[in-house]
Amino acid sequence: MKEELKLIHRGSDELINEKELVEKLKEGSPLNVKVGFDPTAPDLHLGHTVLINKMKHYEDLGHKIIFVIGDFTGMIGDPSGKNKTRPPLTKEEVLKNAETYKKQVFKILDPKKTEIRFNSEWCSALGAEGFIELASQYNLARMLERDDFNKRYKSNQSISIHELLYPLVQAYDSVYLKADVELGGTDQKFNLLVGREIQKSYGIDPQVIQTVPILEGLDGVKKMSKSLDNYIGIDEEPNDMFGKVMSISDELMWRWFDLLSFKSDKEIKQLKTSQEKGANPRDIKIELAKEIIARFHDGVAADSAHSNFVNQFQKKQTPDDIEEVKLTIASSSIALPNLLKDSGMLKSTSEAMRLIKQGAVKIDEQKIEDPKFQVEKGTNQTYQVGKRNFKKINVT
RNA sequence: GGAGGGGUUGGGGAGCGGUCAAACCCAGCAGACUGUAAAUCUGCCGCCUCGUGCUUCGGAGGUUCGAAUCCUCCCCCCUCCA
Repeated sequence: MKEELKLIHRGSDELINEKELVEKLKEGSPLNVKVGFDPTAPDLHLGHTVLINKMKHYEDLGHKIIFVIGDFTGMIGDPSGKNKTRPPLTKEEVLKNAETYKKQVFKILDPKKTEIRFNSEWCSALGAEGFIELASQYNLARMLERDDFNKRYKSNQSISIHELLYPLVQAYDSVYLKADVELGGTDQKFNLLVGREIQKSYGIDPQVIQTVPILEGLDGVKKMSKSLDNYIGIDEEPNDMFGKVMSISDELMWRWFDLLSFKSDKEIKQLKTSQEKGANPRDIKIELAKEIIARFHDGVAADSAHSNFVNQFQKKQTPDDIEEVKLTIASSSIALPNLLKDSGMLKSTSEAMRLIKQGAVKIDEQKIEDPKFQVEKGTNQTYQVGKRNFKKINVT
């Protein structure tokens, strides 16, 4: 039990409350651990995996994970998405997104131990009457305690009625599924708490809720998100993942160790000590990068991403796996800026001009600084823009 | 329904008749440096046929030698009153 709780606590923000959890665990049977996901954003990144890792902890302890895809709640729209009216997803889109979820999530979780459910299954059956009954279980005053609603209310910003329904429907999922535990990000705390309340009023043993911290993105300050473009997607190429992990600050690295690594606390502590004793943080960061890549790809990919990184950035060699492109031109030669644009390396000739003037462009390792440089038909050379943009272009 | 405020280049946000491709900050990109794609410094940061070139400031017209800046209509957002 002690070990069990230790694992549950790891990388956790709040657990409400531990006493109830212990009671539930004492009963001995596997707990229903529910986690809800929005069907609109199936591209998972490392930030999401903090939660998924927590799910895995429960799974490893023998509990049942219920992965709820909020296709019904998705239609209502998440209150956090301010004034964007989200187009309702079609059945096909939801199913497609669900497939993507499965593919990504099962890189961490065990498909045999995870149940995937769509909340339209029981929410659609609720009907208008059921809905009103559900709504009668909660009150506006409590709803307005929620921080974001509260702020909007006080500053006279609009709060649509349907936004108030969102936490209720999510709570109803817990009622229907008889969830013992619900997991979510800290931003979900309120919704999770409503789940407890509503379960009580339906005469069900209230769920324990556990929140996990929001992971900071590559910048180390803001939360990791796709819209801020400070994320590492779990489907990304090993080389990209490696580079991105290496680009984070030394400070953020430790945060990521805590939230993303499967290493034991003891191992992480040892790494910290080694840094204090003078080890190069870069090498510790390499450990982290390799672990992450191994999880979403495999160990071989992790090693090759590592050696590519060393060759490309530390030794400044050109990588071996450069993309080859064929470019057909009308006349006997083409101006370099146009070639860079037409081959897709850069998005405009203006940008190409600038970069050439700045000395960022090389052809076969040779720096070109003349913006009017012409490339002859029939050549097949390696082009480099900046440090990481390489292409082999065959001009015909 | 009524009264105001506002929509500017990725984001924030100046400009309010010419000197505006449009201050400044952030993000981004490049170069230098380094322990890394950290930090720091420097430069860039609409498009092209690279020129006293072209197209931009919610949309459409208009005034003017000249408009992001003034006028008219329209669209959208916000606040207050009902």
